[in-house]
Amino acid sequence: MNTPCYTISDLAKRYEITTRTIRFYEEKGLLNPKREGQNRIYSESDRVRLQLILRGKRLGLTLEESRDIINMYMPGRRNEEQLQTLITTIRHKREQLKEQMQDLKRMLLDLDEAENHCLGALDGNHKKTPTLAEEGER
Amino acid sequence: MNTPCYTISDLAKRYEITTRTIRFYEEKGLLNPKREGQNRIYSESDRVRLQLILRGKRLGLTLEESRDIINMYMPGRRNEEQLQTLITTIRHKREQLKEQMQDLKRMLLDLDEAENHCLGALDGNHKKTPTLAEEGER
DNA sequence: AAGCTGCTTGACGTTAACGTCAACGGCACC
DNA sequence: GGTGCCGTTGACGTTAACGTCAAGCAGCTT
Repeated sequence: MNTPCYTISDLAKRYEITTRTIRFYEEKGLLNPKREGQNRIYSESDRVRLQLILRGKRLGLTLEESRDIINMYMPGRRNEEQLQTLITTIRHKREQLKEQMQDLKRMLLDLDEAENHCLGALDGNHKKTPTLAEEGER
Repeated sequence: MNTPCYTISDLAKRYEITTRTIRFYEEKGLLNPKREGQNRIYSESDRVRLQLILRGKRLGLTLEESRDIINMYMPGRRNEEQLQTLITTIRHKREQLKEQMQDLKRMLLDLDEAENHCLGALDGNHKKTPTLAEEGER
């Protein structure tokens, strides 16, 4: 199979970020592309890594968290103990993400409610939509 | 109905943040509690607002975004035009959140895959689990 | 050879979201 | 009436995640 390659500005345009940002991620150890002389040259897997970083950002992860998660995806040679702790880390992260999913669903419900209030107010309808206010914990 | 009240450190303890943080949110216009002499006194609805801010943070929102969203929940008197643009804003935000939900689901799937790789590697099983790598856009 | 374009490495600036520290006010209580 | 304990308002410090120059090299085109 042929493996496509990218320059730094290829990726910058594709993901609508600056080259500075990409180099910054490299500084922080999230990427390390090959070099062609002086210039950076990005492989397909580098591109995927970058994509994962950006997804992490959209979810509010720090770069360090993203780096850790990406390293989970890309195992490399590990011994049994390392694999065990990795699995623990993965499961922990999954729990966090599930809580985040709950937050997201709640916020979507709140938006539904807010929209209904607006719509109700618009056609003078006062069908006593159940009020937000008293939420439980979290 | 009786309305419970809170001091600033009540809320700080409850949500495991510092009082400085709470005052900072006030500076930024996300809260404005009543005063009892010099001291801040938080109502139940202030507490809910704070809770919403923290949920926003967990989802990676900026304080400004949280403030905007909270203002969507708490309508106040508006005219028809304001209500219309508010509805538009709500719907837009909902789309964003749905995209975030997709990101979240994908990351959970990736974690599943990563865990399976680990488990496979642990009992020497090489059942050719489908590789991550080639993701589509986003 | 001159000029343009793209890439490189520094070095310093910036913003959001707080942390930290100082100096003060009011109270309970011993 | 001192001594903690909360609470207050500044003012300044800090960290993450970049932005913004500046200066320079490499290749190509005219």
